Amino acid sequence: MTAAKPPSRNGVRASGRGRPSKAKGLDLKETILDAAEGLFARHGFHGVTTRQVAAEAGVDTALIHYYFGAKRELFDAVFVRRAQILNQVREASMNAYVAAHDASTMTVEGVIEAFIDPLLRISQDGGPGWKSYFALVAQVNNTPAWGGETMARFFDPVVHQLVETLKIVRPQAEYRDLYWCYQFLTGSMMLSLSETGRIDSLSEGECRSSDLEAVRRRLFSYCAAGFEAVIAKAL
Amino acid sequence: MTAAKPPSRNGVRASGRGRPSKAKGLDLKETILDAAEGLFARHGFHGVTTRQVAAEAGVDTALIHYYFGAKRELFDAVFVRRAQILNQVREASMNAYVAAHDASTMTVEGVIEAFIDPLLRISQDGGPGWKSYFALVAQVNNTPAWGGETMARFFDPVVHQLVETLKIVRPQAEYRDLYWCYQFLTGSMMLSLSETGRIDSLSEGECRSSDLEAVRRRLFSYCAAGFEAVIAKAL
DNA sequence: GCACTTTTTCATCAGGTGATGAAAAAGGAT
DNA sequence: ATCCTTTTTCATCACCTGATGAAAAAGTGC
Repeated sequence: MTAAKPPSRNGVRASGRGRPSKAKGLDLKETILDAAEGLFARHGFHGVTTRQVAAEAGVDTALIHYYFGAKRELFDAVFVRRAQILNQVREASMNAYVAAHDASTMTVEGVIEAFIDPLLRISQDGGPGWKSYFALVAQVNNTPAWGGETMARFFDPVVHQLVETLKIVRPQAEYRDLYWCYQFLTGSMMLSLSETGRIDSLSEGECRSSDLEAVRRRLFSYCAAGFEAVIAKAL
Repeated sequence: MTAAKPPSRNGVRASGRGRPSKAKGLDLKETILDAAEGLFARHGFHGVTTRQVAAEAGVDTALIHYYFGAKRELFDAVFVRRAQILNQVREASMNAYVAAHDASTMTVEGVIEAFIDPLLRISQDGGPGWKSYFALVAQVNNTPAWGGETMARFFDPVVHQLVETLKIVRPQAEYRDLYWCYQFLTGSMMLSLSETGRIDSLSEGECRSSDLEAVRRRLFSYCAAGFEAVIAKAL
């Protein structure tokens, strides 16, 4: 990084002399992120080369390093881009649920739905990039080497919000149990969101991975019943 | 593969003249598989080089190709080694459950326990390699590119056995619902078995990934309640 | 000791990897 | 037009990748 300083990687322009730059560069940046997202989602971090990303995005290899630095920084940029949106949407959804109810009308299933539904919605309606993104997150979630820290860094707050909200509905529940149940929930949810195609062949066509409406009809009540059973058993 | 023919990769000796070979070679083969298993589990297929595997196993790089051929074949060998054991154990466990009950005393939770418990048991008591192996399977399970086919090839039969056994307990349940619930179950189970450490930091020490006893106390009833809720809702 | 097979090592190849520095092109203000 | 900055391309480096052929070593029956 000695040639020409990259555009101050935090997003704020260096503002030397040239104007904020006509967004042509930003478009290209997004194009690179989209290409990287799709490839990383399918093949994982180590299964993708910067040259493949460049080819997919239709840019020169060096441009990737110009904008993002090292390959790992590119990956992080892909990860963080939608994580921020996701956290905003989920936090808003859970806040809205709490605001619309008081403690007597809140249910475990309602809280869980407020937690999961935004993800299903955005995967269905938010554009094609989101499916790749969820596959990516599912992969990171199951990566022992560095997945845990990455997930924690971005998604711990919203999970704590879920747990605290559930504590309102079931004050007698123990944190231990709620965290374990969350782990079960996130395993189911991530696998369903990543649409691996496994259930398609397994069920010989009865179920389709891409049918998130079918997931919605079942996952909320499945998880809610699971939470209730674990909480009840502990008492 | 032109120098000296490798030992007929299916396990049966070519039996030309030399005797079955004093198991020294087989020990080394297992050593390589163990090294590869641990590395693949931590870093994924593309995150590991044959040279790393060789170094970890303390053998020459060429020896890996001599025994296993291409890198991908090594991975498959790692995968298949314990998959066979796993399928035997699980099939036996479910058969034993069915044999010990008749239709009136079988429960959804009992069947699910017969399906999951062998994995928890073997992870706890079967030796250290199993933890790596489950992390590996969890990763493959969440790999869109080729994970689906790999999982199907090895694990479809035992899943069909689970579904058919559940059909005995709940004859009115639809296959659709059972397959979706299985997907939820396997997501929870695989994440718990792979011990990513995420729940440790998330719960600030309240829960430990390695505490499979805690998983056992919760996962069976969680999943069983989920199945029951989904089945009941569909009726 | 000797013929023969299997196992292990050594040296090496052709191609791909992430990354960089320097030059060229494009954009914008005066 | 011209200066200055930002963006994009080009050529290249040092290193690593999976894989292989040939030679050496070890094992085995006679």
